[in-house]
Amino acid sequence: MAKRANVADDELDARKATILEAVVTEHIDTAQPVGSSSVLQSADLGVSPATVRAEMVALEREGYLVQPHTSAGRVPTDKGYRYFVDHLEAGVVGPAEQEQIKDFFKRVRGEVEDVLEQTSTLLSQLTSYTSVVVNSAHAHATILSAQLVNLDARHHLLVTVFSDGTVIKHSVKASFDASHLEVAEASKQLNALLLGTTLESRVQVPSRTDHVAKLVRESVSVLRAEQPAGEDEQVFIGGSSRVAESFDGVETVRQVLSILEQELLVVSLVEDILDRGLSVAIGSEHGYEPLSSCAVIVAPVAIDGESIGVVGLLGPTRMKYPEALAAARAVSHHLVRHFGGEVEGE
Amino acid sequence: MAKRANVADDELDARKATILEAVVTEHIDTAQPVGSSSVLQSADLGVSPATVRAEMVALEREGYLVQPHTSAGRVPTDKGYRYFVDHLEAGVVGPAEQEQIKDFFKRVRGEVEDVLEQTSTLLSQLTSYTSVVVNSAHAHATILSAQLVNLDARHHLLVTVFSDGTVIKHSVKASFDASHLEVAEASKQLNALLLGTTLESRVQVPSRTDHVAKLVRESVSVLRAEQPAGEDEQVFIGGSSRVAESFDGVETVRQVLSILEQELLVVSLVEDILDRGLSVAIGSEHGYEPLSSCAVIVAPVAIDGESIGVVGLLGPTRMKYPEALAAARAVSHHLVRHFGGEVEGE
DNA sequence: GATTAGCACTCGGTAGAATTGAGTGCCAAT
DNA sequence: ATTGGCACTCAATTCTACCGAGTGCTAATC
Repeated sequence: MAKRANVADDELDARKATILEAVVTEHIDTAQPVGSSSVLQSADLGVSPATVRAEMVALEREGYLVQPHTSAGRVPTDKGYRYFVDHLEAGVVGPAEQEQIKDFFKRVRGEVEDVLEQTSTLLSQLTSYTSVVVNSAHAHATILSAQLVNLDARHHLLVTVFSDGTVIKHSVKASFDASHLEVAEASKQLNALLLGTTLESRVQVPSRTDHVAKLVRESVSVLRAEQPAGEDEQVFIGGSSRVAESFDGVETVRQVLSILEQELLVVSLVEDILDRGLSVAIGSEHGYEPLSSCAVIVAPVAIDGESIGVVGLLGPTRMKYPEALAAARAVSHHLVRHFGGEVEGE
Repeated sequence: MAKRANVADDELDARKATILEAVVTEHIDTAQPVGSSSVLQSADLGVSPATVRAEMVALEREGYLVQPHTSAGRVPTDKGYRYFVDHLEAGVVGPAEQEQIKDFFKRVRGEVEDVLEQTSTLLSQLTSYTSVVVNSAHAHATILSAQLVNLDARHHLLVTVFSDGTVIKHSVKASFDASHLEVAEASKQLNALLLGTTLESRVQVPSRTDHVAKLVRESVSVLRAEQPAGEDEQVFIGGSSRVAESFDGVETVRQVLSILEQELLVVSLVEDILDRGLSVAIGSEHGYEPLSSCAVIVAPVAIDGESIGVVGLLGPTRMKYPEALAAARAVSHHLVRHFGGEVEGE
């Protein structure tokens, strides 16, 4: 609740900070502009409203607050929120939520994808915001198995299993009819060829021109084609209906939803925030104008310093930062335990 | 545009039908209650407003129309819409859309899942409604390959390839440490055991108690566990942001979105409509109250009488039925060609 | 010099009254 | 059976008044 003054270029004196904090908290709570008197109710500075007003004028001049119109209270700007979150003491998740999370991870079963999908729903329920869970690229995962299965004479399926448990399939179309035997042989060679390699490593493909070699070559090239776009991340979005609660303008809702539909965009948004070393991006801080009334919280999911994914939350700029941050972190933490524990220990 | 009178228990005389049709069309267009005069503008019966009013009173008594309040025009009831769609001549998709669809299917590449995902987006763009594409259960698909890959000593991955190109993975956890050789042997046995069977057929599992047999048994049982819930359908939802355009109440939007989040529910909704032999379900016709202001259009995707999926559209009850129906059917048709052609011919 | 009490002022929001007008229902005439 | 005519209804719109939360300013105070 109190804020620590770490030395930075622009730092507010204690009273201004308290006032700003009060305005932010109050506005998050009520969605209404906050006046000098309500500030005094929540934060007991031994001061008169007039003084608070003077301070608020200053805060407005410095860009932390705005007035929707003359004779209204103040509303935080993005900068105001930013100051607020930067000076936030680490929040904690309530005991009930704590319990819910534990319970969830105790009960949850099934494949990674299912777990993440459900995790996303959990996070959304915990916070009542829309949640995003990204399963990061497995670029460094090694190939445990590569198998070519033929569907019919010319259509085959390359099924690749990675060390992180991912399974990927690729259609391989041949320009000739291959016999079962040829496909089986190609499958065997592929497996030998790719075993232990990653998508990044170079492999020596046979240059012969027989059917088997052709199949092998075609398969490898299809597999390689994976790389370019950030296509290999999986995204799970939970509670998109929360968008309708978080924003009032129908048009805003539409825009936000429409962005959530583009998974690639969501991934890059979230990873961009992480890359910039942030845990929250407020309003215009992420580059997407349609999201200018949104805040995005991210928490990396990393095992041994290796990022395996991201969990995120998307809400209005006036979202409940302490709780949401805490929830995201807690869930991220449990994910690490869940998967870290599963792969190494147990 | 004109409606055919097929003999049914309740059938309207020509004039009532024309009036009803005019009201529906007009209201779909304007979202406003329709009065007697606007009816006369769009449908030129050689009659005075008073007569139309009298007819509308009758239509209201029979449950096809309602007045939002005295002294307002009429709005169609679900029954009104129902009559409208039942007497609809098959619509056609515009040439531009026709082109767009053709173009799409010419360009589209990649795995079934990707194609369906994109198809869903296409359909949504074509109609400006939210679209649903369901990839039906592959219960009868035979197993082409089953392979056990070990991740570590106790964790294995059962990768099953079906004749329809589906690949499914299952985690198999053992209570003992298995050697690579044992896993490889189990994999070989599994493949032999399951090859050519379906998820429904019974197989003879070994009753021995050695590691290999245990692995095989465990794997088979994990695979069998698939069956119960309708879990094995895949759902692709496109243009969920359209929901925000289609309904005005924020609460309605939230409810609809919240239903779309539950994929299982969407599947059963859509399949239920199909099972009842309908192509449109209006308002209360499908059992879900939260969707009472929605209409759902469905079109089966079937190859040789065998259903391989469903495409659907979800919009407000006052949706553009002719266009939407036509679009859904056209897309379904192209899907059949696309996959039918790919698997059998070519 | 900072603080504050006091006060005039602004302006969104609400409430009520008046008005409008689209659309009805009914009835007597055709 | 149809229709012109007419009185009536009621949501929506506009206008007015006004309230009150909240401000900014200034002159007095600590």
